[in-house]
Amino acid sequence: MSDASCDLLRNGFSEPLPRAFYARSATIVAPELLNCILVSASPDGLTAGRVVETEAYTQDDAASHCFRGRTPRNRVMFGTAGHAYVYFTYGMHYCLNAVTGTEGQGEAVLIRAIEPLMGTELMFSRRGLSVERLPIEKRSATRAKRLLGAGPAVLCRSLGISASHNGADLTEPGSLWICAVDVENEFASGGGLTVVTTTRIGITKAVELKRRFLIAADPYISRKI
DNA sequence: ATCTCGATAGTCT
DNA sequence: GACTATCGAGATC
Repeated sequence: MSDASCDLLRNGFSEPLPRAFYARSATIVAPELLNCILVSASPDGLTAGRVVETEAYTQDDAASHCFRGRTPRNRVMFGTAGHAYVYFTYGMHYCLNAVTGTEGQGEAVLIRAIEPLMGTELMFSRRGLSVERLPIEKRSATRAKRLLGAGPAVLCRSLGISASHNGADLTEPGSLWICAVDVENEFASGGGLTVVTTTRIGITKAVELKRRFLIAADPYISRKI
C-alpha cells in the first residue's frame, strides 16, 4: 500500500470504492458519488476534496461524448468501469469523469464540484492564487475554497488532473482515487444527506434530462439550482 | 445578482 | 469550418 494511502487511512478515509460500485448505470452511480472523497496523489503532494455535485452521461444521451459511438477521444468511456475519463475542452480545460456501467457501454459520471479538504495550499498554488492576494470579499474560508472546487475544470486544475490521468484506475490508491466516507470520519456530515436532482449545465442537447445531482444547500456546488 | 463575451485548441463533420 | 460536459472579466441592473 502506498504512503499516500496510509496517510489517508490515518486521516480517517476508507479504502477506494470497489469496481462493483462503478459497474452500474451512471444515473445510479452519480448521486451515490456525492459525499465521497476524491484524492489526487502527485510528486508535489496530496490533495483531496469531498464530491458535492455530479452529472450522469449515458450512451443513449445526445449530450454524451459517446452518443455517436466510439472514437479515439472517448475510448476510455467504453472501457472497464472505475477508470478516469479525462477530456480536454474549450482549448484550455480538463474535466474528470468516473467511467460506469459494463464494458463496451459508453457511460460516465462527470465530477462537477468538490469541497477542498486536504492540501488546499497546493491547490491554491496550482490555480496561481494565494489567499493573501485575494480580494477582501473572497477571503472567507468558504469563498476562498469555492475558487478551488466549484466547477469541473477548476477542480481538475486544483487537483493537478490533466491528460496523463485519462484511463487512471480509480479503485487503487495510485495517482487518483475515490473513497467512501467513514461514519467516524471528522469530515462526515453525519448521514442524512439530501440529494437534489436538476438539469445539467453547459449542454445544448438533451437539456430536459434531470441528470445533475448535488447536495442540498451545499456551499461548494458550482451553481445554484 | 445576472448577463455577455472572449480565450483557445482538440475533435468531428 | 463549426462546435465545445468552461471560466473569468467586465458591463449592467
